[in-house]
Amino acid sequence: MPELPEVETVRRGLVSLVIGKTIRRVDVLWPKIIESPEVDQFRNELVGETIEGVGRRGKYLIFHFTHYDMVSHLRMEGKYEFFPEATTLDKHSHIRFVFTDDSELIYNDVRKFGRMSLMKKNTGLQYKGIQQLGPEPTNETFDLAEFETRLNKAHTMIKPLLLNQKIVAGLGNIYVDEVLWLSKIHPEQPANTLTTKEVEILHQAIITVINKAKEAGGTTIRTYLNALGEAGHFQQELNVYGQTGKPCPRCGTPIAKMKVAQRGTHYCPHCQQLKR
DNA sequence: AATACTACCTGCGTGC
DNA sequence: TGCACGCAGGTAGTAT
Repeated sequence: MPELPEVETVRRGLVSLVIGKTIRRVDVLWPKIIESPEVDQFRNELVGETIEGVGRRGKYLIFHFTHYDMVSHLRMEGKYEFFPEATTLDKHSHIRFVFTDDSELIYNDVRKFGRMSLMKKNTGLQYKGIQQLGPEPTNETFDLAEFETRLNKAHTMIKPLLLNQKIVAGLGNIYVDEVLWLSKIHPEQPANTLTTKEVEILHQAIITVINKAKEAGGTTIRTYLNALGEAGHFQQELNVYGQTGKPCPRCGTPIAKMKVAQRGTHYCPHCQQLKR
């Protein structure tokens, strides 16, 4: 479930449910999810630790414990589920944090792509994947001039460039399609061929779409019971993603779908034309 | 250095 | 019903 708005929704859910909880035991059922340290050390170091806060950078969650930071990425299908009392694990539950009051936080991930790393306190932001991130897509942090410079230097198609988290953090397959539709830019348009005006529109569209999705609690596509952050309703506001064949809300032309850089890509063939 | 492709996993829908 | 194949909200590693 993870683009920036969904991860932010999960973060808020975690803040409301697990702040102040102290870990009694950690169970690791799929060791590959723990990047570092070694699984036994990961489990042992967390015993007795209290969750003091939960932050986010791009699509990464950062749990702030008494003596550690824990960086967690949900990748494609990772979910956190909170249970007030002891519960049974299902086949896709891979990590279980048991708290001293018998409540549990369970990490569930059908495809097992998610990753967690335990780091020294206050060093979560130094995690390699986080260090490489571009700015958060907000008015305060996302600089237009810098964005334009980066786009002007890139010869690649705009969609894969925006999916690369180094230019701006947080966009994924849904929001890139939505942003490009809003900006009337073809997903395969080479980045360095965009006009100054187009870059400006794109920059603002990124901020606007992410903000609206955050406010909506993200997009919920396939439904999962109990997962944190499943209250999202941005799916009602999608203009192109998953709307193949439906009329473009702007011009009525049927929304088309194609492959761009191996990813399913939705766009309006009339509003978003490839230019040269 | 920038860009392209693939591996990592499982489940679901489609078509034969 | 069985099976092969393509597809799914992401990223890191490898190759060019």
